[in-house]
Amino acid sequence: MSPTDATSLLIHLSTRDIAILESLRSYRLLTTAHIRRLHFAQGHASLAAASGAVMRVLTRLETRNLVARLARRIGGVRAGSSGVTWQLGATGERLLRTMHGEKQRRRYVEPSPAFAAHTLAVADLAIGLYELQDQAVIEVVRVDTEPSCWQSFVGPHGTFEWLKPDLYAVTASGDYEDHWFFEADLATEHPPVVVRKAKVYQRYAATGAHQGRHGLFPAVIWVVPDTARAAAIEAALSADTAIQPELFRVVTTEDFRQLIATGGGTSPDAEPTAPQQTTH
DNA sequence: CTTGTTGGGTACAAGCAAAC
DNA sequence: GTTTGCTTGTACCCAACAAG
Repeated sequence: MSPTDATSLLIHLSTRDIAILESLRSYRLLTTAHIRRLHFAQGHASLAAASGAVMRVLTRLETRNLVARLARRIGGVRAGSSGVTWQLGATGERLLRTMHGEKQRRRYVEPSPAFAAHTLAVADLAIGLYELQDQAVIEVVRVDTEPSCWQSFVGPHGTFEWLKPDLYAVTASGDYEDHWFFEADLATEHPPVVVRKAKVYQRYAATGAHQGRHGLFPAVIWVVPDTARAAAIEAALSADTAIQPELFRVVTTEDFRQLIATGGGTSPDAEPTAPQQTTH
């Protein structure tokens, strides 16, 4: 895409259009509902009105090849007609690449259902954070998606390693900042794989690199679909004597918001007070 | 003024799942 | 198996706005 193409395109795009494209760049895949929650949450008379608006905008962007819908429906999570999953279209990818001054083309091919489901689960966590911010429960200081949240480090035996969290976030409530690594678990991985990943977190924590930069090590949160899966992961972690249990927390998607709201992402020694009982 | 584009609101159909 | 409830997507209406 030449710069003139990009600018002629930009004239026809609102700041909200650009914001939608940027979201798709960050999260790779988003459902229509995700985009509504992110960009059509305010200023609409009803949920139905917002839903209509977001579909109109997305279909308009689709005709310009800025966004594209996945052929495969990712369903089963909610009742209702199966939703559309969106990703950047070829033109949208070129436009954002030009805007960000990048040379490397990112390919947006049809992902596998398993990859798509996981990607959407990660996006759901991040959007949940922003919604808590809208409700004035917390303040979102920072959200890093893949691959910018990846951390390289040198392990105990001099080996070069990558820590690849699904999401890194810093939130604030009151005077306290909470730092988080999130793993969106869909109960597709065997517990030993989870334990192995937990040990990567431990090796990264042992380098002290993150603590040196931020003064604390983030809480590592596995967000799982149900209590049975939570029990399975907790059992696998506690069964391994090499695991430091204080680094890790396992919550269901249902309890995710409560955990974020009450905090706990601070390192253990920075935890200011005992959790307070709050009623709603 | 006419026309086309964009986006908001509402009604309704389609589709799924839990409840009956 | 049927009903009920919920959610999503589409069709149609309207208003605001810009370009010609």
